[in-house]
Amino acid sequence: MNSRRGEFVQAMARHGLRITEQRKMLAQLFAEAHGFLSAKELYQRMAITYKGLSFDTVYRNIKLLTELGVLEMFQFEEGNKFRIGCFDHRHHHHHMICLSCSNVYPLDYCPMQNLEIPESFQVVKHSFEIYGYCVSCQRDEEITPIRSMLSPYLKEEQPCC
Amino acid sequence: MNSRRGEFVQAMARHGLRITEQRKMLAQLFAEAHGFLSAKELYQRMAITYKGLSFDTVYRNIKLLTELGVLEMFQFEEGNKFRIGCFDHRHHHHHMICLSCSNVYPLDYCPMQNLEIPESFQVVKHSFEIYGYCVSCQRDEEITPIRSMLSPYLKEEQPCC
DNA sequence: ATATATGCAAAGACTTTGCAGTGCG
DNA sequence: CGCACTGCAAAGTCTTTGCATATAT
Repeated sequence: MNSRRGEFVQAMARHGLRITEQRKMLAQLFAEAHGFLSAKELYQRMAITYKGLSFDTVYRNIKLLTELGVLEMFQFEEGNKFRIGCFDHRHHHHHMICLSCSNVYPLDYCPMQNLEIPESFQVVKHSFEIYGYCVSCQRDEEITPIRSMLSPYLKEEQPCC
Repeated sequence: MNSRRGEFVQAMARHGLRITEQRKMLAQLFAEAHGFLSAKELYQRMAITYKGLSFDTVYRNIKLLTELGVLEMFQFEEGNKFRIGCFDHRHHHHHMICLSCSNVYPLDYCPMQNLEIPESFQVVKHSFEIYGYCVSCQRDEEITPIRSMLSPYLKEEQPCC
């Protein structure tokens, strides 16, 4: 997974950002991360190898990288989390998010395609996310009440981007 | 719209809550509100008529009422906002939310209906929201890029619940 | 009467900001 | 070498908590 790290560094360079030690570490962490990372998690992991790291550096960077589109922010109930963005890379799609490992799986289906022209409402954006448990985190306790129908839109169950 | 206030008060009573001055005011504000209200907005409006109101009373109540299902919380980019819940009342549905006035319109369409059984992913919940501008808030500047198709799922454009 | 709700004050979590010094390009 | 980036410290925002008092039932 070192190519992801490289892509991340290149993306930062492309935006004219300086490649500092702290940013290299961010790239490393996001490259090897499977799911989302919170600011706190990032700080804690970076602080292990980098003594004297400050919290605001992490915040400033993830905020900047999110604005540039290198990172993608997601609002969980527990707070904001981040991952490598997958906006431009491929076509428009949505996500299935594992509530346990926070892995993200792509879903090649957009609910907006099935809907008809609204005269009344001027659509700007939309959100569609499915939450549950992926194969490895499957739990017996909670059986899915809604038997939803996803298979044709799932390539194979592999983490997104 | 005083029936909404009455329903709200009754809902609180049904849950065994005491009907205090502060809670009556909350009922009033939510009854006459068109869109979502933030904790701050609630506090400010309540503080006008009720001197000596404390912030934590508002927080404690909206948190409690959200847990009881009387209120519904929504995560906006600007922060959490609340409105009278519309869970049990009617059937499952989704929302179109006006980015300007934060009015909410019901959408009788659920993207989960079109999807097929996933062996792999155990669905627990899902989210689907459309953001834009309602008729009264329509803006010329931003023309909707995606010409989405909503009309058959819109009863008429009237605020939800 | 008594358990619940409130006000006050304080703390806690998360995020942002100003400034002086460091280091990338 | 200059400008962008960092660390430090402080403040700002939103939310929660403990405790004594007030109040709904």
